Amino acid sequence: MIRFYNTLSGKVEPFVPLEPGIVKLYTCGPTVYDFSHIGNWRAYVFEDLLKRFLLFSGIKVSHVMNITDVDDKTINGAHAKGISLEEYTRPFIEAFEKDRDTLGILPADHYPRATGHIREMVDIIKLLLEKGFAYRKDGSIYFAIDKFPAYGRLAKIHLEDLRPGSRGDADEYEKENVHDFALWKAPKEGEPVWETEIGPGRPGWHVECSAMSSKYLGRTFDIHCGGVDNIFPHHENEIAQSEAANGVKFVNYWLHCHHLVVDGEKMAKSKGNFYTLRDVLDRGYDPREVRFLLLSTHYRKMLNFTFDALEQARAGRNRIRDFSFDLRDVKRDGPANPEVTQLIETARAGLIAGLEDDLNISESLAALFGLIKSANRLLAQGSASRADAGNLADFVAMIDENILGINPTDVPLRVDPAKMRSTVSDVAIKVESSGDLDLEIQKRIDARQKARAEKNFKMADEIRKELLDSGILLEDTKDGVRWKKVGPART
RNA sequence: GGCGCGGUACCCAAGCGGCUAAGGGAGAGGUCUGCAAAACCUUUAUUCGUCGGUUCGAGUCCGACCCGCGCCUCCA
Repeated sequence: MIRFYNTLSGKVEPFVPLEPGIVKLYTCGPTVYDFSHIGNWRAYVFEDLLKRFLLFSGIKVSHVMNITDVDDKTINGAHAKGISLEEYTRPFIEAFEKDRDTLGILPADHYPRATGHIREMVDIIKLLLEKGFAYRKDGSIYFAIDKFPAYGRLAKIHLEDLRPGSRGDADEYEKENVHDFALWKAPKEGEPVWETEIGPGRPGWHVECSAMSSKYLGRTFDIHCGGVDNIFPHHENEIAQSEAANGVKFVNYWLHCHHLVVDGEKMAKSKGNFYTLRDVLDRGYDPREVRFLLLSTHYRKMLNFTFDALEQARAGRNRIRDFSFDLRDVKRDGPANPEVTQLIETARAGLIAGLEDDLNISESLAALFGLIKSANRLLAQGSASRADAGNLADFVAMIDENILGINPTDVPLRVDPAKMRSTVSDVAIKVESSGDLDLEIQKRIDARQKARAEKNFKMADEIRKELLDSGILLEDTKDGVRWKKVGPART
């Protein structure tokens, strides 16, 4: 039984999809006025975990993520550069897609863009005008929230408790009620304009999600995700628009992930603690280490991003990685040890139990680490055969491919050390290529082995150091030397 | 002011009424090793922000208080 915390009810509830075996999922995507920062990625990684777990549970997922490519920021950005909105947003959309892949996030089925769905938005606005939920004022159209009694239910906000906006409406549009929000904004100097049935102008921010979600997922769908900061007003407004227009419930389950802060403080460019994914990778971290960090704190808990935490994530991921790696060295023949089989089943059950409980990843990881510890013990005392090692490796790989996505078997390293400073996804480990680099490393290892055999430990250590400096760590085992990639030392 | 979140070992982090308080990192000692590394073994919370209360029994429920943080129309 899968259970999720539903913001709407404020409780953990059993999850029951509208249609058995299929989940319709809408997740708030990026506003493409800049590179996504690690806080955005925290949300996307959480959503990826959610989606992967649903898929793993045998449920089909129909996933839609919007791309907001028209709003105040994109308009201002394009205007400042003197280029079109499309020209301005394109590189950020491309960067988003690249970074998403770098982090091992499964792509959604649809990435509808706001600018491509003006017609659908207009349709909703027309409906709202007809039904009396919206009104025109000076060329703009607003949603009248006092016409929608359920307003505030998601955010648990009562209108009378809201502080009147003291800083006023930046756009200087006139509204009947300060809490009303724009569905359609009147044409303005320097802004893109669409000529539509409801008049010229451009869409407000919230309406795109109502329009695009209903187009791709239907008027009522299962899960809507986003960051906690979207609860109010964005998601509250979406509910109002959609339910007022369609007359049916909009979303059954609202899942919101908490913020990521940096060094205990909210990220802000002015504080100098603002990081994009690229900023972090530039420091020499593997994207999957970043993913592991973002993944390993429960989504409803604030995540404090620090480089120390990233180091810890690296170490934790390395433990899984080293375990996978060690399994390759098991040479003993023989039948599978029932004890190992049992350990795997226990771990599987623990992993699933954790995720079923509102994506309690800590419990799941504890189950995985528990398996690693127990299996290592059996391995060390020679009670596990090659068959066991194979089963263990398969299990870890299966869990990683389906759930974690941290790619623990990225070893052996085939990465050009120079590329480790790269800013983009070229950093991603290319596992089965670069035979030349392999050969080069093997030659150095052979040279070191020769030196060791001659008791020339000085030279042996020099070669080891030299390889380490280029990201190759050597380990001497009973069965010979093995090597693996390590991240550059922390700077 | 309204709504909400968090305070568990050196760090991160589960547990949310009942066996000896998961797990990861870091540290210490040991095994292995030419030395490292990895792995294994041992070890690190009579205690869960503080003070009261409920209970046979409380990090776990209730109340008050002290810290830290978020949202209240830019924001994942």
